[in-house]
Amino acid sequence: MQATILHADLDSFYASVEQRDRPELRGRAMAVGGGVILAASYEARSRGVRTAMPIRAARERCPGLITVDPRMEAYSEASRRVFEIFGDTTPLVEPISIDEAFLDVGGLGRLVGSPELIASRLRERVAVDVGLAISVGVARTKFLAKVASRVCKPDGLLVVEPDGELEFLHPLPVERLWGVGPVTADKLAEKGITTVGEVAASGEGPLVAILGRGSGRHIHALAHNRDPRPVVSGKRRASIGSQRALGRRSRTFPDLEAILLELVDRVSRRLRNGHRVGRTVTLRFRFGDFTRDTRSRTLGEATGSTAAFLDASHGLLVARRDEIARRRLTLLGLTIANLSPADAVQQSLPFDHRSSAELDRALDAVRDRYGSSSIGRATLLGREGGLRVPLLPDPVGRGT
DNA sequence: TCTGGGGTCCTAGGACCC
DNA sequence: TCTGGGGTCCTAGGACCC
Repeated sequence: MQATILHADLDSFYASVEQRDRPELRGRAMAVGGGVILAASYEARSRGVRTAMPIRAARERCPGLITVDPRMEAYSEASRRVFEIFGDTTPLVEPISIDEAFLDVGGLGRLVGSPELIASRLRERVAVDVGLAISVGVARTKFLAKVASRVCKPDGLLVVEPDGELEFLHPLPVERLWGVGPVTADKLAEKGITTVGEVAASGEGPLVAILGRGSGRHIHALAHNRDPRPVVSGKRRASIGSQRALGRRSRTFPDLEAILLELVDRVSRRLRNGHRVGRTVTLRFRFGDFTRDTRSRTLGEATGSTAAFLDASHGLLVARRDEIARRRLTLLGLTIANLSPADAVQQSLPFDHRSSAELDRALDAVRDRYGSSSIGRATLLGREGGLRVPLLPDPVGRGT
C-alpha cells in the first residue's frame, strides 16, 4: 500500500500571517498574544518563546520580543483561502483546526501525479496564492503523516515510504505519539519507557496495566504504525462553547450573572448561525487555586433558544452560589453539546415499547414520509412511553 | 510557566430499562 | 423475592490537542 495521506500544517500560523501583512515584522522575534502567547515566530521560538506562555515570562526569556494583538478575522480569512486550495486538491479533506487538515489523495489516480508531487504543488500554491509557508507530511496513516509534518517543519515536505516507517518512528520520544502528554509521558518514564521504539517493544499488556485499556491499546497500536482511521470529510463539530477568564479581582454574583448572559448569548448565536441545536449545557468553573470542575444539565429537547440555555445554566450557577463566593471564581465557561441539525424534526411517537411490531410500524411510517436515511438515533422515552426520533433531512454534514 | 480560549476523546458510577 | 446479564443515558472528571 502506498503513502497517500497528507497532513498539511501551516507554520506558526498567526505569527506568519502578521509577518506576511507587516513586512517590518519579518525576520524578527515576534509573537501574537493577549495575556499569553498564542503563536510565536521561529525567531522567537529559537529564543525560548513557547505557545501558552505568559507574555511576561516570554519577555524575560526573549528581551525585545515584539508582541501584537491577535486579528482573528485575518486568520479566518487566510485559513479559508488555504482550505479552498485543499478542496481543489482532493475532495477528501478532514479539517483538524484552523491551520491544519488531513487530505487523502489515494483516489486521484496516476494522471494527477504521485502523492509527493501533489504535496509539493500544494505547498507552492499556498505560498504563491496566500503567502504562507505550509509543511506537509505524507504517509500511509494519519498518525504517521502528522508526525512527518511536524518533523519536517518549518516549510518542509517529508514522505515516509511504507518500507521505512518503523525506522523513522521508533527513535522518536514517546511524546510524539498522539495522545501522550506530560502525565502519560511521566507514567511511562517511571517504567523506563521514553521512546516510541520502547513502547513498540513493550507488549500491549504492560501498557494497558500502566495506562488503562483505552490509552494502552491506542499507543501500542500507534507505535507499530497501526492506525486504521480513514480521512473523513464533512465532519461536524460535537460541541460549541465560550469561556471568560475573570482575572484576580473577585466578582459579585450579579457580575457573574451578567458574564453568564454574555456567554450564553455568544454561544447560542454561533449555534443558530451554524443551524444547529443542542441539548446538554455544561458550566465550567476555575477557582483561585486553579482547580477546575464542571456541572452539566441535559434538556429534554434540543434547542437553540438563548432563554432555554440561560435558564439551565443560571440554575447551575445559582446552585453553587455560596461556594463560588467562598473560593473566588477565576474562570467561567459554557459549552453546549449533544448537537444536531436545527432542521432535525424531533418527533415523539406514541408506542408501547413491549411491542416490537408496533415500533417497526412507527419507524416505517417515518421512513415512508421522510426517506430511509432520515432517521437519527432513536431514544426511548421510558417513563412517558413513546419514542423520540431525530429526523435528519440532511444527514450529510456540510463542514462545521 | 502563576495560567487564554477553542475543542476532542475516554472512563466510571449510578439510574433506569428489558 | 432475589438475582444475573446486557444496554443506554446522564453526570463528572481527566488528559490531551491546537
